[in-house]
Amino acid sequence: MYADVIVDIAHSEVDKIFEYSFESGISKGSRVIVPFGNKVIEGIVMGIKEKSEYPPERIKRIIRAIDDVPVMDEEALSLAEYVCRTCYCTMAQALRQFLPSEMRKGKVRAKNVSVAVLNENADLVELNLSLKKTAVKQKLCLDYLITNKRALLSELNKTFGQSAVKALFDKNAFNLLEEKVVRSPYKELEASGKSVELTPSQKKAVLSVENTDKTVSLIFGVTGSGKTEVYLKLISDVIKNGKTAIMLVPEIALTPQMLRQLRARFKDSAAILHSGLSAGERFDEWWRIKSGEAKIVIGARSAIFAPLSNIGLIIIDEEHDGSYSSESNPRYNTIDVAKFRANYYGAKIVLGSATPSIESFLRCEEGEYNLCRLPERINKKPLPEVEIVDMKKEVRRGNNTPFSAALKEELDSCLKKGNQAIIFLNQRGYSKTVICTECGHVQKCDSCDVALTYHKDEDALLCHYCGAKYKMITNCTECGSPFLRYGGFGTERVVAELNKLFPQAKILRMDRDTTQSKEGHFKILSAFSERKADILVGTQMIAKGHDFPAVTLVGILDADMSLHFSDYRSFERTFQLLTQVAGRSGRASEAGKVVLQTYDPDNYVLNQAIKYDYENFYKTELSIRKATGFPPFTDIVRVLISSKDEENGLAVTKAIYEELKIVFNENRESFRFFGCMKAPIKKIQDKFRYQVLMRVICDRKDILDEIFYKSNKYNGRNASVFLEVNPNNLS
DNA sequence: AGCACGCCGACT
DNA sequence: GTCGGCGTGCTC
Repeated sequence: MYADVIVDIAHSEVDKIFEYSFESGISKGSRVIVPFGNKVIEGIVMGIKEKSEYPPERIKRIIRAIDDVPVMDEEALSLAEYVCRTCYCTMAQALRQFLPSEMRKGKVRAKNVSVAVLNENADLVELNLSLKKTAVKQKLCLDYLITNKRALLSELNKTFGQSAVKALFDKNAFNLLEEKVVRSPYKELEASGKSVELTPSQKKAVLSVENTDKTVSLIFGVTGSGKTEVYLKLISDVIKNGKTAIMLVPEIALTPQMLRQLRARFKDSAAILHSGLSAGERFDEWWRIKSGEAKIVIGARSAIFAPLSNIGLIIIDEEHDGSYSSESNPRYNTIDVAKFRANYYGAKIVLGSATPSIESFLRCEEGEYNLCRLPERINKKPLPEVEIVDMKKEVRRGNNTPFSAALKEELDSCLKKGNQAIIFLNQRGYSKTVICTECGHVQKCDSCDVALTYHKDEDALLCHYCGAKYKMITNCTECGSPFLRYGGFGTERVVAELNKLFPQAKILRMDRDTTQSKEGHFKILSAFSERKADILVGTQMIAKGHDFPAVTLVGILDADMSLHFSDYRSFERTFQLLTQVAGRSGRASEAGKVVLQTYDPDNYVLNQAIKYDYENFYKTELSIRKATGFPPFTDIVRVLISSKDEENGLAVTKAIYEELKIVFNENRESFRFFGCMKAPIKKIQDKFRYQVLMRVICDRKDILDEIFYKSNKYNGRNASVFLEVNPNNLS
């Protein structure tokens, strides 16, 4: 028998089927160990056949199957093929999505523990009496076992000492058993969630989703309108019908609170899958899902590839969120993957958002998606009042802190009332840049064309692109001057400033740097919701979905930071972000307040965001997109070329440009833009970056395929070339 | 992606 | 004369 194998090497030159022979014990979808060149590597069996065309003397044998059962089912294999074809990545890259990364190298396994079980057949009384008086530890240990019947060997060793335990074992007092333990994440998380009666509009939404003949429903509901209750009801109905469900949230940090509610209703049927788990936990959860024990999966983006079968429902909460598009290969879009899976199993998809993506809302208008509205907040509280503060005036007044007078006042009264506040700023670190006041030189990364961020905690300059860490300087590296200035504020610096202003207040910071540890998100959020702090300062990650009843003030320090990115989606993102952050305030009894600081107070996006007027914003934005030829009316296609050698990169770029120009000339009517340039960040990790940028009207997959085919030929040793369609950012 | 094989510069 | 640079080809 022969097997078609994809080897686990993510490179386009080995991105093809390799044939191996085997006798038995291998099926389609199995993971296998195979000899490859002079190495031994892992692969996935894509198919089985009786005959091979390949010269028999060159065919090698599969060494062995890795698991007892095939890890990939029929659906997973075809989904991998779909991802590979639509994301222009290699098959190996597509296949990797389906297994926790720790499983690949074979490092994680099922965990066994030794359990000591009291030997009831032995004459224990006799044994007890036979023990010498001095054998105190043995006596204690035996007593313990007699009362408890069983215990973990490791625990016994710890409490009574290895030698005593060993002696008892030799006297046949207990037997040892190997038992599998399930490493369950968030064990200490208590299930909570009162079953509440759905409001009429929630009921209507549930019925609408269940009765529509459309695959995708969009639940458009303001923050605090009770989307979660709708999701839970939909999941429980699907489970009742013997099907399974996936529930996605945009942030790992949001998974525990969701898991808590799912456990309250579905106990161990709920599994969690995200990269924040330990290797063992991820392994065990994955197998719990694979084996059918867990029927509901909650997780961030990657959980869309959970090994469930018979899916009945896929929920994507905060569907507009950028985290649903993968930024590295394979650059898949979660909603597209969800559609594939839903299609395969005849499942329904539910998208939820207070600020739907322009594309999703357009699809509702066009009738492809079923639109359900949840028009009011569950507690009937009005959305918080927003005050726009002009920071230009503050600067003119000589205020060089990150807080306007208005925000300071609000913070003061908020704290005096014993309420909590959230300060939002999308910049981690202490200062965004370090600038020399003599020569104006900005410290840059050696390997990347970006400014370094100063991190005071580590007293180091960090590159946010390649992760390089440099010792903090005392003198300008250009002119030697000791007069350095911190440019811009990051979360660390904001915390420092707040400490000066409100020395009595307890402040928590939440950003990528403070959430590195295991369950780091969870710890900070729990501490804040248990009111162990008065102010929470954070980046993006505090904006999403958390419910803190005692928060009555939200400060947005730099509302326009995301506005001035040269990205067609920056307005959309700003609108979403502001609405989201503002939604954190005043969720319970007391009315909330939002202070929004900006250098551009008349900007229409900000002014629409503070009115929570999504639909007007949508109309304006859509007409701009249409007029200028941007998504969702076109696909932005970027061929990114990077090379260690500047000249070589440029030469490859030119060659690709010339070749694609032919495609452009033959299909001018389908192009809205065609150009070739240096990438906005000219160098990352010592690789020079160039791009050919295009906007092609939608539904011309044939053109995209041709672009990929023509440019991918140049992907080789001294230049890497890859294609992106509608990337999240164009740096 | 790795690794082996293969052709041109600075060393004992 | 060799040791070793990394440019190209191959992996069922």
